[in-house]
Amino acid sequence: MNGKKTSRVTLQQVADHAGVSKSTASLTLRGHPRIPAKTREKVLASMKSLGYVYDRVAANLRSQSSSTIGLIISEISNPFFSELVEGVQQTLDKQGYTVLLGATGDSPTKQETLLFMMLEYRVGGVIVSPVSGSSHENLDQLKQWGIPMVIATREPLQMTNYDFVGVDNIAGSKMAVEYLIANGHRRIALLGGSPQISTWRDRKQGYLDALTQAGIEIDESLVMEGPITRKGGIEIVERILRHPIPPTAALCFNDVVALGVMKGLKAAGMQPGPDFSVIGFDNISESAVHSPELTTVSTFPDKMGKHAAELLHQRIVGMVEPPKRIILKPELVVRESCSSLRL
Amino acid sequence: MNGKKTSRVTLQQVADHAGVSKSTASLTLRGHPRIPAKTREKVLASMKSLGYVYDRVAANLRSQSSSTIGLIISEISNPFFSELVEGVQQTLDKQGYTVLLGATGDSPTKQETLLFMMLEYRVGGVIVSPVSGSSHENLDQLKQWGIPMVIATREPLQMTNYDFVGVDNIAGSKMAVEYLIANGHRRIALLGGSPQISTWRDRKQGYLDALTQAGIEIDESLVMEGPITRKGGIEIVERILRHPIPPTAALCFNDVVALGVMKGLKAAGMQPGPDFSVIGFDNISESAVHSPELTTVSTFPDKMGKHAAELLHQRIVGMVEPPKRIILKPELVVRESCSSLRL
DNA sequence: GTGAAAGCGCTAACAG
DNA sequence: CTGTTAGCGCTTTCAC
Repeated sequence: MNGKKTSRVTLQQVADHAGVSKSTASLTLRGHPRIPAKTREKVLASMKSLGYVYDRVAANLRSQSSSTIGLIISEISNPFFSELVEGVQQTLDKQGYTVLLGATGDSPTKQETLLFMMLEYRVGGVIVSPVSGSSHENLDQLKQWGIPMVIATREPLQMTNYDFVGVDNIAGSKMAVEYLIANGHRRIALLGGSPQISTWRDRKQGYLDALTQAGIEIDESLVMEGPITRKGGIEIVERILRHPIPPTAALCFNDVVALGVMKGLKAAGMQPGPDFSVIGFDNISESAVHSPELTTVSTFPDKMGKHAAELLHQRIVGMVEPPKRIILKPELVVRESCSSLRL
Repeated sequence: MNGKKTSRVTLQQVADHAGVSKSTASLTLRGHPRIPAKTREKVLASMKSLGYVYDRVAANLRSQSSSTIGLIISEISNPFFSELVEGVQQTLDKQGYTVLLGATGDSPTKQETLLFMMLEYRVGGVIVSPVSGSSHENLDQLKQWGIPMVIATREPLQMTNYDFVGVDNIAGSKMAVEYLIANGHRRIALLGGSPQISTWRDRKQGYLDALTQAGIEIDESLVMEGPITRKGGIEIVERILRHPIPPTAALCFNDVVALGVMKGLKAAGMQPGPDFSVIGFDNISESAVHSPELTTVSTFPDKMGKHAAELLHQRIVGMVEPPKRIILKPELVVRESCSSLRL
């Protein structure tokens, strides 16, 4: 698993070539103010002519610091996460960090392994979107080592002493359901996901709140759990149609499920929108181009990534303040997949 | 940009605690066969009780090796690339490497910066999907330092002395166009992309080959370049419709463009499939669930990632063989977005 | 301002 | 089999 040896130009060689000492060369390298222009140029010239490349690994070791950060998500090819990764990347990049990426595939064991590996790599901090239902033991371990960490998206139970970036899922699903109610729907389903996921619990809460507030009786049989995949969405349609008193609209756990649901509806000869209203969650870029276009709740994964990165940076440079929580305000994006209930 | 100092348990401390020397501890750590079980257990127990964490950075420095590899792509949130990343990740992961991810956003400067940064991090190797139109100078530099590198997806001009993983773009677009021809189409457009991209040139070649072979005269006005985005696809529809003798079908540079084109067609009141056949390229997962489902040419990004990772691994562990080229065979996936030309 | 020396945490020779 | 010694390439006191 290890790479082969490579011989590099060392700082010592640069120093020799420039006729100065290693320390002077080192200071020059990092732009120390007290190095006179003349010396600096000499060193810089030597560096260039020898083809010197800075060895960050050695530097980090010696200075006991780190310029890499770890990013742990569950799946890269899920658009929600890839947009999150992009947000993190772009922000951290500006700040001179490099990111070590890891994907858990939603396996707690894998998450543990990754966390540990990040530790071994001396990362300066970690951004993690915890696997569904992961306890805090796992994460606490990192904290114990003094590694700054910010949790993104999902929040394990009882984890108030971490920085957290998320979205107000309760408000988001509430506004979605309120919109459906305002359009005449009374029997509204909640599709996909499961209670292990913190965001699911919140979204269910918002769903219940909206219904209760509108004086609509809760029918638990309309809350249908299922895998968070397109396939899960497709399959759940059957259950909807088999229901003794079928719903006329649904809020889906996320866009991926919603896209599946729409596909399932079409397969059953129904038209998403006119025949059955569906709302998604996240507003992944695909939602806008799908047909019909998906009505959804924006959760701004890229912004979440950006905020997570900024928070982590602050923590790394030493703010010892209490944990911060950044909760983004979701937005309802109304598109074609919803319509008023025909009476 | 640097992380704060953390104090860790060192191998020395473990050794002291176990009553052995540093070297014995080190050997134990890595499962050296000649360490008796008794000593090993003692050391392992000490490691556990002190909470020792291996410092890969220090180890890599000392052994002049590396267990990280760099992965450079243009954009993470492009499904094609995120699937590629996933393939690389999963494979390299098994082999004990950790990946340093970088996104160029298709900027040559950024690519150069990233390549250089990877160097500074002492990566054991690099997988790169070069920015469109990048010359080889940039990449040659890495090679000069003896860093194994494999090129994925796109291949800069005259780069035969690198490992390369790609797909047979010529064959892919040829089979797509042949399919359209077999369905009665004669005026077939090629939409999106531009000549700087090696894959575009190849796809155009296949397009021309198929037409020529069928005895259809080439009409260069049907080759319409444009940005490789959904928006680019949407906008290109106007140009199609304004054409004096409009095409009846199109091969798009990739699925993203094709999705845009279909959207544009619908906006213009046309039904993709019956009114205008469209074929994409890549077969990103979205293509299968879109409606209408997109006919496309599979290029298997995840497999490309897997092969690239394996190739890189081989090169890192020291095969000094001549550069290998792995060219995957594309597959045409026929779905709803195509139909026979009504005569 | 610049150099000499020490050392980050680990591995690799070489003794014993 | 295990300990001793010497660095990997860099940063960091502390003298000069």
